[in-house]
Amino acid sequence: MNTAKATGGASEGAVRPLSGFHSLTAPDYDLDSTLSCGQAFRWHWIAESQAWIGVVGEQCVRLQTRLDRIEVESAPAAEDWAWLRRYLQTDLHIDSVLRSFPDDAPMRAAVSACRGLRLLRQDPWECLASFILSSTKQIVQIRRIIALLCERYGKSITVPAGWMPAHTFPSAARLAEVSETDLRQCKMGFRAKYLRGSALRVAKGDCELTGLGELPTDLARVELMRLPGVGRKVADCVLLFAYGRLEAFPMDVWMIRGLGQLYFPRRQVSLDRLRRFADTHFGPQGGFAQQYLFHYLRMEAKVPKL
DNA sequence: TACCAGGAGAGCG
DNA sequence: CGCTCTCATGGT
Repeated sequence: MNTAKATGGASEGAVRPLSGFHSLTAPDYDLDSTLSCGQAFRWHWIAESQAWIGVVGEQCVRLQTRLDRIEVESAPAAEDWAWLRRYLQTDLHIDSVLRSFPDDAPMRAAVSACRGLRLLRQDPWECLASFILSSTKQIVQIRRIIALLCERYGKSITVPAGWMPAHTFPSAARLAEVSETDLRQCKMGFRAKYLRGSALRVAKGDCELTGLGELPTDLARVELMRLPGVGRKVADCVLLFAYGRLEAFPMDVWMIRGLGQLYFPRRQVSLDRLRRFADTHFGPQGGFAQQYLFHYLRMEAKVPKL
């Protein structure tokens, strides 16, 4: 199971980095859509090896799709792999989710564009910080900001030879001790004040991210929105991508335009009305439908793949 | 050049 | 409450 092997070149007396291999059962799983759809910002597509490389917690992970499985190499080697199955949500059967979607033309088009897309289960702090940094930024820029942040303030991960240098996502406590000026050097602009403010409060225990998992969605949303830089949309992203609250339906510019275009082609609909439409129309797993629509809209717009 | 980007918050009437 | 403006920075 945890077949660890030494990788890396025959270099001078340095300790050889160990990586572990594993294989996950993942039927009807669209890894490409899942990792490129804009819910997580740290995955890189390596064309030469046809693989995705990213960081999950303290592990640097390389993923490849083979038939109905996902082949994994992880550094350092892992004892068990429950953390990765949880992150990728490979045990979730997508059929019942897809069946819960409304049977209309836009939804059918979205599902056929990325059938097998999963919602990840991300670390709450990383997800929260990432979406604080996302406001009025294009996804390519968000990725760049987060890469700089991790490079400068995350912990270095020892990886096999030939892999890109990898870093963990910096903790709230770590970022709380970074000045706003230094944060701005990561190209995040006015978001630096928000990120620092939220890091301070999370590090102080003023907002218990772990405890939010115990609260009903409405109360958890209220708590998240008490943090600086966290409004309704960012809170919903965190609820959906980190806490698995499938009823959360993030309303961003893509969805406002897309829902208007797809469902109300010839009249102007207010944001509040659009939100109520989404709540009733897409059902208790509306967040899943939202991500399918979001990815579908971005693909239609020919947004460059990562 | 002008406009926009997975928004939020403050300042208005 | 609902509207408008600003906030950095980079891409098209």
